[in-house]
Amino acid sequence: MSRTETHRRSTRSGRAGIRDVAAAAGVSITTVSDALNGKGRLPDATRSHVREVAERLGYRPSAAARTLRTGKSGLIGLTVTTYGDEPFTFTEFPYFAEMARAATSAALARGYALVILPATSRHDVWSNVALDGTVVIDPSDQDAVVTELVRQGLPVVSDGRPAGTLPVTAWVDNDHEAAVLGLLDHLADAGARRIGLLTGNTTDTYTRLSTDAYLCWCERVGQDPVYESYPAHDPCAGAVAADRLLARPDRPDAVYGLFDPNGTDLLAAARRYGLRVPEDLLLVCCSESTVYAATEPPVTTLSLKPRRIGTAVVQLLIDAIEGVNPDGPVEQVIPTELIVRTSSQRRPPRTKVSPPRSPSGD
Amino acid sequence: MSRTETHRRSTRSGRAGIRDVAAAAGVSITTVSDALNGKGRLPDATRSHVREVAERLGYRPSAAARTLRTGKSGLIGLTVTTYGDEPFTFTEFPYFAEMARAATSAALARGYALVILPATSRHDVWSNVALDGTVVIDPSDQDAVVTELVRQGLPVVSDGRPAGTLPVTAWVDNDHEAAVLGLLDHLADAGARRIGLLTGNTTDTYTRLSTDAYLCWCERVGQDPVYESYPAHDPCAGAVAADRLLARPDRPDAVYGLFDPNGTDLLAAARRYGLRVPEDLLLVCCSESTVYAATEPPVTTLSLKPRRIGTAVVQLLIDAIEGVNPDGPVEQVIPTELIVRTSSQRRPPRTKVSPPRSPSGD
DNA sequence: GAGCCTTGCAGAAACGTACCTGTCAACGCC
DNA sequence: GGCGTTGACAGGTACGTTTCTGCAAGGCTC
Repeated sequence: MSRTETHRRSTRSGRAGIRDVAAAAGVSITTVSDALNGKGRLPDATRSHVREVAERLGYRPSAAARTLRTGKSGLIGLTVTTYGDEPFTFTEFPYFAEMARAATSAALARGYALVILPATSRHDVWSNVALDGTVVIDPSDQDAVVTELVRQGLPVVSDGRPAGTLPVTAWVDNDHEAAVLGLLDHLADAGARRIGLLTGNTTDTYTRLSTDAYLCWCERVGQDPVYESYPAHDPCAGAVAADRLLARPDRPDAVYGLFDPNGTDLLAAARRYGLRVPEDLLLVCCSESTVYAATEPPVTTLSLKPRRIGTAVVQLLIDAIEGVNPDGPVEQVIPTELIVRTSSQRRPPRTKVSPPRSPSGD
Repeated sequence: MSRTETHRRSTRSGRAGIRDVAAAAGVSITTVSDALNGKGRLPDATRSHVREVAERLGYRPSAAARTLRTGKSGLIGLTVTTYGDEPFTFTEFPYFAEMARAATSAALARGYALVILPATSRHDVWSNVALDGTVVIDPSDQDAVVTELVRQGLPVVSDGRPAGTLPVTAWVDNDHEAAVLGLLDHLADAGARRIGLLTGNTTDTYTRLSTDAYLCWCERVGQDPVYESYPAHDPCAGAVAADRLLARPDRPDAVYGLFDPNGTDLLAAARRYGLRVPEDLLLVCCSESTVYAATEPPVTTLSLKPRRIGTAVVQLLIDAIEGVNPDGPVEQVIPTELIVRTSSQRRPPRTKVSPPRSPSGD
């Protein structure tokens, strides 16, 4: 052993390698690998002996070497498309945060970890990490990141149905159209005569589908659409737009806010105009935040169930990575939940003269 | 080339490797590596030729192989200590979310990516990913994760000063004592006679330091401490505790809420008891949420500046990874910011008979 | 006892990169 | 013309695993 030093000692790199364990246990490298990974045909005595020696040496297998050899890293990319300057907005809305949390938990349960990556397609950052697959939240129309990843043969699962011909492996989404229609019906049932919409001017699928559903509903019931949109990346613009909406001559008597902070903004705007909620103004907001349970009054919210979505996305992705035939379809629709609170309920209906959906001029 | 097939063609693994680029460009592997990494002594002609061929083949270097060879993965772990069952709570409070976002951005700017990992010390998940270092949010007293990582020789930087003898490489924190004292003074200046505290019963350093500062302040001004604590992992417990606090016989005329959702809970509780804010009850809450700007009334908040903390933590960690001598100290204190809103201001002070800090029995 | 299967393990070839150590030509210089 | 120098590249090894293949010994059947 003192000859050509063909067996490197652990003194070299500091950390003990599989060779050191093999030498210390008096077995071959193969045996160590098999013993620790539960493979091969080894008697329990050898297996436990090797494990004990490995434990004693504090052996930790090199993730890089394993990844290189097996081609699997156990890492999943997580990306959310952004619109502003900041590379990451995944904390902007509780929706993203909750979804990311659920995804992380689900991945962990199956032995994977999540890597947060920017939505830009800069090779230098994306190719610097060995990914087994990627979760993309709200991919844009011709998402460069998705295209690149798919070209590399990596599975990509998106939160939000892909627009156009985006070649994702699978996707999960809500039925936004049904959610909006149901919610508008709910407001109409509560006595709303003219329902307004507050929305960001982003071009993502969620916004488009929801807005379309609103317009469609308006046409069906014969109401003129009354909505305000604002640049979603500007944190102050929402409050301004809420003000604008309530200042209109054709002021709505009910409003649906498409984005998370719209609820508090609308509440504040209503106070400024002396409008009582829900007596003068019915309110519903799409949000995952719990603050709406404690506002004055509590605000009805539409939950998109980000936890279920995050979990589903990761399950589909890992199934694709591991080649498991998904038992369900690769397109999964998660139901939404309308959490009805005071802001959308009128105890004594103000008017019962006509069914709420009938067009009645003013 | 048809002999022993010693040059594997790219048809093998699907993706083009550095060998394929070398063959296509008619140069050696070394030359390709040098050309792409900007090393070696190569004429610009060769360099650009190699780059062009690599681009044409869609060559992406294998992150796993590079990591194995260089020992650097460009990955940074991110962990937040949790108390409940869920493995991840990083989205629970806007603080964590904002901090994580800032950390991710800062890491990206220096060519690193963040991996979200659980605070459990299960080897199988931690050793499955090659990390260059780790950010730990709120490490516990004898944090097993930190100990293990340091034992492996990895740099660890914590958000929150380490308790006991925890061997972190560096840490970043606020001066919680100064923040609480300043805020209590602010409330006293606004006319508070008896300031209460609402807090979770967690054992982390933030809670302990803040509570200690509160008790210390009480002693200094001669006020009996009046506080309620509740299990922080229970999402409903906060509202109950807020109710309890305002139902006490020695009801405070000002309250500081240590955790993020306390503000809305206290506001709701005050409404239930018919207390006007700020006339009957002054309110301050430690929070990063923007909803407090639009509540009725707007609530004064203490911001811990999570963005600055997240950025600082990552800078310190990457400095340690790259062996840069940090120009600043390895212990960095970030100032807090008190965002004063209506809830802690009394326009016409109700009483001016005695200086606010004087002990006055009842 | 020859063939065959099973058990228990060892050898060695990859995985794809980075980098150290040459080699070879050209060049200037005395 | 010998010699150091420099530019421009090629060869080969190592990073630490996993896993395919091989091989010897023992037990079984006929």
